[in-house]
Amino acid sequence: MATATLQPVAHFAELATDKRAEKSLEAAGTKTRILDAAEELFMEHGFEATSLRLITTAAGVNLAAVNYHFGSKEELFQAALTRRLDPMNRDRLALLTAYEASAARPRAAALTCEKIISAMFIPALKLARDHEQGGKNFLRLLGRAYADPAPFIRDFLASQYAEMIARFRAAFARALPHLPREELSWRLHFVMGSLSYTLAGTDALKLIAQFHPDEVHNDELVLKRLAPFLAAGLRAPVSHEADPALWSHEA
Amino acid sequence: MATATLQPVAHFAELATDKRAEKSLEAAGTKTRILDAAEELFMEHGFEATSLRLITTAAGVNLAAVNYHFGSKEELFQAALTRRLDPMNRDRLALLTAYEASAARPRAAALTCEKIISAMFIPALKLARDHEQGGKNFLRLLGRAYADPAPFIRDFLASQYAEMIARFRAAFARALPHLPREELSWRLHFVMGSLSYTLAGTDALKLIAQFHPDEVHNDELVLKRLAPFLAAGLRAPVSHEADPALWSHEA
DNA sequence: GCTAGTTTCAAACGAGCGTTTGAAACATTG
DNA sequence: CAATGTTTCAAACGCTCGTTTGAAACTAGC
Repeated sequence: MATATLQPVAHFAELATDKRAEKSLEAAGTKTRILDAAEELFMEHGFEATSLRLITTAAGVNLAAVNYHFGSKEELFQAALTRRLDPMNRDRLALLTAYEASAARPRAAALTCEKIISAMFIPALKLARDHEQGGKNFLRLLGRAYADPAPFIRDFLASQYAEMIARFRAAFARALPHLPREELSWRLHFVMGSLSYTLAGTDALKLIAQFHPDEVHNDELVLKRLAPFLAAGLRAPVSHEADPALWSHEA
Repeated sequence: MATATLQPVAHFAELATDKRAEKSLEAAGTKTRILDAAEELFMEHGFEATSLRLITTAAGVNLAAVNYHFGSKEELFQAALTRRLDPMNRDRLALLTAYEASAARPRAAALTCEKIISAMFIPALKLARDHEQGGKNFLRLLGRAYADPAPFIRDFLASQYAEMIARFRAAFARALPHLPREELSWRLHFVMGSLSYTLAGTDALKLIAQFHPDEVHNDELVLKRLAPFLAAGLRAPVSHEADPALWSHEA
């Protein structure tokens, strides 16, 4: 009862903020500071292990500000994801559309796997570079969210990604016409696995440090190696029958 | 102070259990019931979101039993992982050794990537089949643990996997003699990514249900598709220079 | 300068957490 | 059967969590 009566206050406040936009810079400042801190801390500790007190302290705002501006911890998490995910996926679709348009020209070559993969990765790369301090944090947050079992996270990501995945699946299907749709579904799944694990992993940073200790942040290096790996996997011949060597328990 | 004085009690109890082994079946029953419940619930909700009260209730034991038998929640988590991880990695190493021995015979062919991959996957498959109700739960738990940021989980996994990874890296290096070590490190990383994501993913189950709604549990199907995908990626040619198509922002 | 709306703040709420305690129940051994 | 060691149990501990509250501090418009 008390829960229902107070919720509209925050909602009303958000609408007003949207309307006057630039006027309430103080509020936007608070909201942004919360989002920045949340992005960083969620990335570092995960959703469950990150408390609102940790976030608000890091952001230098009052504890109640989260519930006032976002409604709940879950909504804050979704807001932190949406803020960067929305533009990134829009960029991905736009880039794919541009590639497809130029592949459709009279004597142009068909779209390759590498090109499609690059349409997925370049916007992610751009994101990592644009917000110099927050971009890479977000990629790690996103990669972690992919593996999170919480239903509200899975549902949120599924809805955010539905359109993008469908478009890219169709593009891959055109680039790999001989590949059965079922096989393509599986391989897209493996691609997303390698991608999300690489983005989320602490291990990726260790690998970079091992071979390039001087360059601290080099996402291009990662993706330049990931893209050929994935493209080769996508183009692998389909095995129509079980490989006996794979299932025999003796050498 | 009070913390230090009481800890030895549980440790002593565990030593006694190890000594008399089969005699204290009641204790083993409690311990096993806790591990079974923990495995299932950790898998479903993750480490942070799973409370000891949830676990002990599901196991039908007293709340204090966890701290008595395992010492802490963290140690329970590690015990749940070790129980299945230890034998699985031992099997992996044994299988690889067997493969290498038969590849070393006078006129035998060298070890292929698929063969090495199969040495990693067959033990995982065997585990999923052996404990019919708990095996697949464990694979999902393991896949999730891979992506968990908690330091005690990462450190634990790193130590558990160190030997296995080193042996398999060496095997892959022999199978791919032209591949630079740095490139191999990256590709092994991608392989572990696809693997762990596939094992952990709820999406994998959805994919299976989509095309094979009648076969509820079919891990062979997953691995039969994953192995060729990964082998092809591992054998992909190395790009010694940046692919311009990948980094130009225009089509 | 008063009023109405918006945002911040310190403080508290109730609930759930991991862990500890000391006694009761059980088992084993001399 | 008494003694000893092991395991269970109900209850509580101290703490942190997400959320709520009501008043104070702002920021307009009249």
